[in-house]
Amino acid sequence: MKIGELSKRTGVSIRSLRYYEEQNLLVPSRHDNGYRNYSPLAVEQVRTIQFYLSLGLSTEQIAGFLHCVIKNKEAFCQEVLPVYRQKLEEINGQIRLLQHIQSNLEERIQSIMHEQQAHKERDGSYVVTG
Amino acid sequence: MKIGELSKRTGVSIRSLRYYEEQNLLVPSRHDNGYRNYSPLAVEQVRTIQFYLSLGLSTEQIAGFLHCVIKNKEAFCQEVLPVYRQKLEEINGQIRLLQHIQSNLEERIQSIMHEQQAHKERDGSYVVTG
DNA sequence: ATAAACCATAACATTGATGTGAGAGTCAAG
DNA sequence: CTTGACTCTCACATCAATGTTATGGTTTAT
Repeated sequence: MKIGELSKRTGVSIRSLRYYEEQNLLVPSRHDNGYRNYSPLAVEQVRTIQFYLSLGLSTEQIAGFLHCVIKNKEAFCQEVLPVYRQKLEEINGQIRLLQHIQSNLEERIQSIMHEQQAHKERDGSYVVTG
Repeated sequence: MKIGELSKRTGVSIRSLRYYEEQNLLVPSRHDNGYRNYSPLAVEQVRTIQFYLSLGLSTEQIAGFLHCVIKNKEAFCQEVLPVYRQKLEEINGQIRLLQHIQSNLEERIQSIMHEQQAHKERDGSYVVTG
């Protein structure tokens, strides 16, 4: 099938499909006229690539084990586990950082609201509640 | 004080200080020779900017309320609270996404290890523990 | 006066997947 | 044969703060 059809079937843009080829994730054969010729299996392979991308893996990381995953069960690709573990560490670090920022922001918000409240009460303004 | 001294006192690179000026976060006066002339207060202002950046706010967002924060207490800058709340929403969304990826990864890792274990047991290989 | 240290502006590089557009070849239907 | 819908490659744009380098003026110390 040609690139347009694969794009429609998977929802992945033509631009991205060409990029996957450039990154050696999905290299189709070519028609005599130079058009890309994707096998029907490509649909599933694109979905696989999208799944790994959604885990935050880079195309380079994916390229490191995709050839194996396509042929075998994921569990028997030695390359996969360390990549997963490294990514998990990374994700955990990012979560910690975001949670740190999160509590900082919550603290600032609380602090502002308390100060505003105190200000109103000092001024004797009406406090509208409920 | 000149830019080099401010850079040393705050630990922020000269490049970044010039960028802050470009973004209207901290605009110093100039000496006759064109050199930037920072007031002593700039040290504290740079620290303030860095704090907001560490919360993940963009220079544009910071520029939106910094003029106010410098003059008043943060609590009385109307612009601050909505920016904080918006950023908090954003952070919460990012945390949720990362946690989703996190459990996905943990699931994949568990699945792989179970499959490998089952494989070993089927093959009667020695299982080295402890 | 000369060298070292400092300052200025300007512009390009980084990151990574994807958008976008130019210029040109191919193919099917009318 | 022409029009429209595909396709090709190449290359620049995006985001955002910061690094880096080039080129040249200024100040300070020797």
